[in-house]
Amino acid sequence: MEKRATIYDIAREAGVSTATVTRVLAGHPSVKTATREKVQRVIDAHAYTPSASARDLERGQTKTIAIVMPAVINPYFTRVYNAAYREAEACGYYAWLFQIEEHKPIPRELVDELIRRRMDGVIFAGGIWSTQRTGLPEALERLRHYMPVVTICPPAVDLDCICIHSDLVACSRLPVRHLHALGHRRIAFIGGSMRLNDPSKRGENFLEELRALDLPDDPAYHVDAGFDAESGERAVLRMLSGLDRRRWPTGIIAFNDQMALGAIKQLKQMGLSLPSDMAIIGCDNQFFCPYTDPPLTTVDLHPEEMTQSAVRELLLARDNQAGAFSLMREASLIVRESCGAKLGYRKLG
Amino acid sequence: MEKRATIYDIAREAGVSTATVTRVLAGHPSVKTATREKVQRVIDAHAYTPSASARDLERGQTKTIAIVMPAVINPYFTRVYNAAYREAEACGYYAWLFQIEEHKPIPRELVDELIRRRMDGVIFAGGIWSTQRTGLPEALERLRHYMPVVTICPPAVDLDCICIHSDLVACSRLPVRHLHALGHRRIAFIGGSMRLNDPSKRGENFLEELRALDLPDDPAYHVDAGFDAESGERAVLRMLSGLDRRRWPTGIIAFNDQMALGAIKQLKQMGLSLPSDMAIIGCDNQFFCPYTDPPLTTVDLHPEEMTQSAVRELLLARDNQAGAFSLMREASLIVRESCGAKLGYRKLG
DNA sequence: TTGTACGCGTTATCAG
DNA sequence: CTGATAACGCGTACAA
Repeated sequence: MEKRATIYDIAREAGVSTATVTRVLAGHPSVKTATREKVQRVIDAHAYTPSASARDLERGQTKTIAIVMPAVINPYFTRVYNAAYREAEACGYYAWLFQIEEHKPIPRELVDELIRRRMDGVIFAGGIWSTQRTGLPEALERLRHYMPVVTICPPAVDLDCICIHSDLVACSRLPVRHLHALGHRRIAFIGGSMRLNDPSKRGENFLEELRALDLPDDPAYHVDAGFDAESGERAVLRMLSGLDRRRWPTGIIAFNDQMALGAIKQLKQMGLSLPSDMAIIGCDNQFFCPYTDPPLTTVDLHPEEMTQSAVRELLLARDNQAGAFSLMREASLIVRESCGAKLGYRKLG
Repeated sequence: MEKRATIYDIAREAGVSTATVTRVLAGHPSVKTATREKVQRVIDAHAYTPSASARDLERGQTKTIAIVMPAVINPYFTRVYNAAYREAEACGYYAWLFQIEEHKPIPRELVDELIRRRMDGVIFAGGIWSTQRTGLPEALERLRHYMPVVTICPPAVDLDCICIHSDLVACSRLPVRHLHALGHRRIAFIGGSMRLNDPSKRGENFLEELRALDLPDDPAYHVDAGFDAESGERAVLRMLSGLDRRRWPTGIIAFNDQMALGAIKQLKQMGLSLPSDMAIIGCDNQFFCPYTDPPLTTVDLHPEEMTQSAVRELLLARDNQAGAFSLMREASLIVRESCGAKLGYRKLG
């Protein structure tokens, strides 16, 4: 932790002015080769590395974008950050992850920090829309005065910022249709919130889809729950134990793969064999999906691509002063064996 | 993106000097109440937020620590970052995640960036020790001139920095003894590298343990592999298909839980039933362990606690100028059902 | 091709 | 209690 050399030290020792050092650092062509080499030698000798604070202060930008996400174990977030980091790097920026707690208001302190740090942009992603998350519009509005804002989430609320989101209708339609095509008629949905103020509207869309197919939308087939495996376990237990066996659904769609994981465990514990007694579909196409037993059919929302777009649009917005708009990414059904599709099962009743 | 107000603007508009504005901002007591209120009003009116670049430049510190880790999907890293972020925040710092590629040299550019950004410290974690990762000692050495460095990894190489690590001997001993106590005699290990230059020495320690127990350390029971589920699948296939059925191991220890995931799939695909035909133990106690079939017995290395210590020691080292030392965290065996322990199985052969 | 001098936005030190 | 003013380290006009 010795005293770091400054540009003055380098200039003095090389017998030039600081301006020349800057030029050498920037690879500016108009420096005599002899001078350049002399300066470079001194730079190397001290392993001189210019201060970003000073540079940022002078330039008025930090070449850094912030990613704000709930601090959860869900690998989905890891994927988003990875993608953001890579894409930012490819564009000459750095990405910085800031974490918020689930279902809590956006901390005023965090917003202040993003502004203090003079981030060149900020991406909000993940379950930022929970109804308990008060103050989000205000936070984004405040931030927008200082930097472009992009969200990766359902465009439920009018936020006057760029919004990248999945095709959530397809996200419900795909699995429902898949089960329907395989002959399933009693289909259940577990997870997330079925209440109307769930901004992802997964529950609503699910019901919509059932009606479009003339399937029963029995309220007993919809269980509100959390987002983790344990919630999946509990949701299945609650649903099935409250239902006469003859009215059991033959297929379950889970809010995400973690919930499906819990559901599978609970179903097996109840003596069902999968997929013959019960089909199940998750969402997110997590790394463990091929390794559940049976391998889990799921929906891929392509978070990496959405994130990549988010970073690009963010950086573009810096220059273009573009207004608010939204971009939708299609979803894909990844068929494995948890619905029997690959095994040739076909429900008939 | 309007022009941001500076401390000059606030001072001028409030009719005071910048020094007074600073004092108000810092909550300094020696400001007349009337003045304070007047200044505060102007601050609020502009939503004035001081620039971190300027503050950092002046103070000579950033109140930020860096975490450098491989960019992998392994949830282990998420847990480390979460823990680091929280602990840093609790200490009045921010944490910033920088990603490196697996099995590649530490990029010179990254080291430069950490120095440029004047990080107040840096933590290296994860699989940073792979033998292909050249230049690590040099990178750390260079960084050490500018900031304290802590690594969370095996203390294999003399690095002259603080090193937090797991009890890797126990990490091999625990699962081997567990299987041994359950009657297993032919025990295999898959994953990581069995070569001597694997700094985690998991392979070596495994062999050591077998010998201590007078168990056969047949080379066929040791399969080098990667670190993901697919590697686990392949490793099992390779091992068993090369072995006469009578010589098959009765228990497998995997380098981590992801590999165990793959191993379980492969074993089932070969028609074995678990845990009666084969016991299996993972490592890391990931969120999915209770949800494999059967639930996976594993080793918990307590990464959150190690990370917490890492952050604390890092911050302490800033003040104390403390020399290099290392801290070891004990490991714990988490017994579930993948070895039959809870089901009362007991191998006798 | 190179050097001088100022501004970037803060905090800290000293006077007053 | 408050105000000048000097750093902090770097880029960049502008001048030479």
